[in-house]
Amino acid sequence: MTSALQPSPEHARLIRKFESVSRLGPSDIATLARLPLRTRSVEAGAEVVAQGATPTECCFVIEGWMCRYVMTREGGRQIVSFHIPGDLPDRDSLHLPHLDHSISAISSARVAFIPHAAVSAVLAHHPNIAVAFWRDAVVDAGVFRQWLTSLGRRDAKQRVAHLICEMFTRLEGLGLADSDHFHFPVTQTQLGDALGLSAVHINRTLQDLKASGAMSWKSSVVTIHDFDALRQVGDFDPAYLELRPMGLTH
Amino acid sequence: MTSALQPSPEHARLIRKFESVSRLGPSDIATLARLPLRTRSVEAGAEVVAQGATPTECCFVIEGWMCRYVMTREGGRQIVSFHIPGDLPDRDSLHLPHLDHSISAISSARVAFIPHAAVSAVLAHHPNIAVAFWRDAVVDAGVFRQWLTSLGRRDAKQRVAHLICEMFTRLEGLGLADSDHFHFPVTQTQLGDALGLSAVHINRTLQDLKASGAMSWKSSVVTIHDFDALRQVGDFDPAYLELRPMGLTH
DNA sequence: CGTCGTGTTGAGGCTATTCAAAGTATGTGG
DNA sequence: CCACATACTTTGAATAGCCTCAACACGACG
Repeated sequence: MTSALQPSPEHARLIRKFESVSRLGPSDIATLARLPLRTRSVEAGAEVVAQGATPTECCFVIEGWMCRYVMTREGGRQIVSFHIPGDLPDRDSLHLPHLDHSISAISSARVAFIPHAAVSAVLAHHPNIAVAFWRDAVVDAGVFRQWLTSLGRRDAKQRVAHLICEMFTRLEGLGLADSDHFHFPVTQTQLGDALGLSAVHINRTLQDLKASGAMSWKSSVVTIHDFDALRQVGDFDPAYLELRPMGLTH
Repeated sequence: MTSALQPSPEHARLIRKFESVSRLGPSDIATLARLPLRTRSVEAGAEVVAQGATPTECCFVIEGWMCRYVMTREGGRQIVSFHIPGDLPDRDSLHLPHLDHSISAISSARVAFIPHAAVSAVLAHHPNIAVAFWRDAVVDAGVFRQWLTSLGRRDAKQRVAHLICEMFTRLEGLGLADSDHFHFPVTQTQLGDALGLSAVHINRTLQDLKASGAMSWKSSVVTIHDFDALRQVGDFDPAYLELRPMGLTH
């Protein structure tokens, strides 16, 4: 079948993502390549799924960066995750009646929507894909734990360094980073909302990190000069990202 | 079959937990009642599963409280979750080669271990249980998001109030809380490790909360005098705990 | 009866915050 | 191509929230 041999670029992104967390067989890949995708372009800052909504589709990132966030009663905003191409920011909506958070585009982005029914059908009949789905969710949980650790027990410099290391490593795992730099379309205000800090303090902390020589950041491009130093500063251990796919069950 | 009609108290706890997140049919319940459990008592503070371990069983809480935590390089400890009877603190170990966190008993506790193979077999053949398993994981993720929001964007008083509300609501959902009070065997130091605060500051914050009249805390028992006030202070909305079980698929 | 874990209180200091303002890109319309 | 608007970054000063250190109180327990 032609579609199995030549998946669309969108499907290829999805397949690549699943292959980064779990091993898939040819029939799994062919199945993923046939998933119905409705693609859409969204501009920077646009809300794609609102808190409280009850989606009937899963959203998946093709291009650009997205984030999930929770608003507090007082208007504070906490970004709880960043999402890069291949990610399924609302994978949980499949098992949750209404979302407890919103999903927005950070940069201008292209996203695809897959009907819940299609996802459920694939999961029910393809155990390897179901395992990949599980592993993706479990890695996400590990990311949450690390973010919690950062917000609870790491200071500003460590938090920023840890996040830079995490995003660089995740992008690398999907083939989306160059050897020493990557596109980071996040404003300092958004960075503050993710790391539980004010934009002002993010700014000073970044200058501090730049002065140390481990990294630089100019017009949305982060360049890593000394990853090991950054790793050290941020207390970063990539183990939780589980970049080695586990074996097939079938 | 007798075991299906009269599940052991341990199995009853597990069944009750799954029923609190998802609807189960009689055959699902009978299946859960037959799961092989190896029970064990652990004393307060004991580590049950160590960071980096590769468990071959899932651990489940029968009695007492447990927690998961991550240590930073500098020796800081971040508690990332509390677990009460019915919870499966290392449910993720089923899909994760090695744990990125440790699991300890907070109070003296009784836990049971279920071999991964037994869990996998049940999930593969009982779609309703698989859905319950998913929903449990998804609710956990919601709890993580709320904790992140607390650590990132709520002050000390709000964090404590939010946690008290959350634990009270979770215990109630499992029938483990009385109308206005519950057993809370967590020290102020542990509370600090969970909320990203020092024990000293937790102490002052608690006094502040007690003075407001919304709650009191004496010898491991928290009494809620005005839940609504506490909910207000902590910006707590129970929606993320998803206490209404969703329907059957079969 | 002393010890250990936990809770309580005080003083001083540091981190990160808020508010305010100015500087710098980037994009837009004339 | 310039003038302007908008968004983002940078800087300074004053302050609040939380931390650390240190000491003491209290109850449980051997």
